[in-house]
Amino acid sequence: MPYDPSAFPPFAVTVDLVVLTVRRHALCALAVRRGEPPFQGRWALPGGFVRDDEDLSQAAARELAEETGLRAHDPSAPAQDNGAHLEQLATYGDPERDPRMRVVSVAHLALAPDLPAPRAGGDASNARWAPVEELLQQGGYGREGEPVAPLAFDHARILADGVERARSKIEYSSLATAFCPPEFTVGELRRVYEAVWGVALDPRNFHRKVTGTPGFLVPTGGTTTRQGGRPAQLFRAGGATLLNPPMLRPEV
Amino acid sequence: MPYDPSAFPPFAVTVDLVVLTVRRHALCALAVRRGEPPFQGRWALPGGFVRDDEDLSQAAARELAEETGLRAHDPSAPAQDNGAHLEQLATYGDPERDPRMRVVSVAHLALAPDLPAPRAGGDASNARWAPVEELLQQGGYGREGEPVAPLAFDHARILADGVERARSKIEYSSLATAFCPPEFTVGELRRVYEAVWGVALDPRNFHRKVTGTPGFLVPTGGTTTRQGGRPAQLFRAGGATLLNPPMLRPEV
DNA sequence: AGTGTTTATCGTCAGGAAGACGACTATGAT
DNA sequence: ATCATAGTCGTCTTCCTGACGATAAACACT
Repeated sequence: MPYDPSAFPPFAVTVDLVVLTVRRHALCALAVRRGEPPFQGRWALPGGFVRDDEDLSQAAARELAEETGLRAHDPSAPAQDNGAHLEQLATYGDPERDPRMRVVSVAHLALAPDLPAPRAGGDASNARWAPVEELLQQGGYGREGEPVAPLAFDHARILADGVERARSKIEYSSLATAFCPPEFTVGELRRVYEAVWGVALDPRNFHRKVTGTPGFLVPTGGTTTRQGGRPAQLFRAGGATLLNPPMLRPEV
Repeated sequence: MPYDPSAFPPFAVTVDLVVLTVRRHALCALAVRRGEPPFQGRWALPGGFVRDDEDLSQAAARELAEETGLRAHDPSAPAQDNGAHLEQLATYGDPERDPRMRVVSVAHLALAPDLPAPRAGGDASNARWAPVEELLQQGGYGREGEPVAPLAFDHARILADGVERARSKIEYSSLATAFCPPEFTVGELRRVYEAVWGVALDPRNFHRKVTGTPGFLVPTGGTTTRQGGRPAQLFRAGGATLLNPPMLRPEV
């Protein structure tokens, strides 16, 4: 194939973000309301065009900062600095996915601790944290009984892929700590697993597992009683990124 | 961001293929020689532009067929039809990755049984199966002592990512059977794991593991003595795609 | 002060899976 | 006949998990 600029079709390239967090025991994703057609007024994943001089991960980090104020956590950075975990998820390029033109979207997955209200260009009503369950039930009804339109474009598919990635990745990595503040208790970490997987875990076995895995958790010395009950030890995420043997997700 | 065709920069979108197979106890990848600048004469991964009306996976399947004659294995197809396994790997979009223009490449990973010689536009000298170890040792020397130039573009990085994906994925899935012919023995499957991981596995424990995992292997009734020694039972890949518990990769 | 509730943490026990390795079987090669 | 090669079946120990009892330390009541 000789080099000929007219020999290939031009594409628009965007990044879309699946930003997940755990709020009130539920796995939630960031959704923004579309201000213009197509899908005007519908909820969608945050995202935008990749600029001319940007790498894909830079574009994703920029969009994440614009939508949430979060700094992306550079994978090569030393320790937890309250930045969000950010990784590439997958790329979606169906010719019909955007009715306006040919758009290829490189989806990224971000995991963040529970945050205050989101902001989308300063307008709070155009951005929200919604339980992924609610966003994924296409054409169903929300908690107040109001009808819920499915996400714009192929964003339901992207969100589902991102959720599945997060669910499987916390099995064999220490990624669940990305949902936690810099210091957290074993119980808080367990509630992250329970929210992401949607199951109940035995507190005693969970405690044995995470405290017994070298490099997973580092005690900070402090204790807290945030959750009521006996004070719990505080931990930071340890350096280990891979969990071996993995945390087992209970059968359905 | 209002819709304005001049508001976003145009990109070229390509697919690149990491095609892996196991030959003579070594994990090998398909490499093609570049016929024109940049990197003229250097080895590269096969790939090409995505067409205007094609999905990304269609483009990858088309390139795979053009380079190897393999049909891609439709994930929804019933059983092993000697087609190759094909899945999306990751997307690479560094602004500097192609000196000619802004190119975003959606890399795919293909796993195939051992094949006859490759063909690249009918010219055998411009395509070959090379051990991944050899392709990845940047600026080293090949088996005959000749100097080896690193792969073109960022293809060494892409190949490394593909190899790592394959290595980790055969742990918890039945994907290793994609390297095998339709009927194979337990020993042949073990040699696949050994080649991909670069380790020796205990034949007895391996046999117990794979034959004891329900749905992984289905005996066909036949036996063979391809490898010398006592005749071995022949198996097909069973319907199970997930291995639970996984096959454990030995420590380094 | 006592009682109940909540959460954290330690311990025990049985079952399952994996690593190490012995033993036996069925071929072809010498 | 003997050896080398590969496949297959067992055994034993060790590690990990799931199930669950028990204790500890806080708070909210009465």
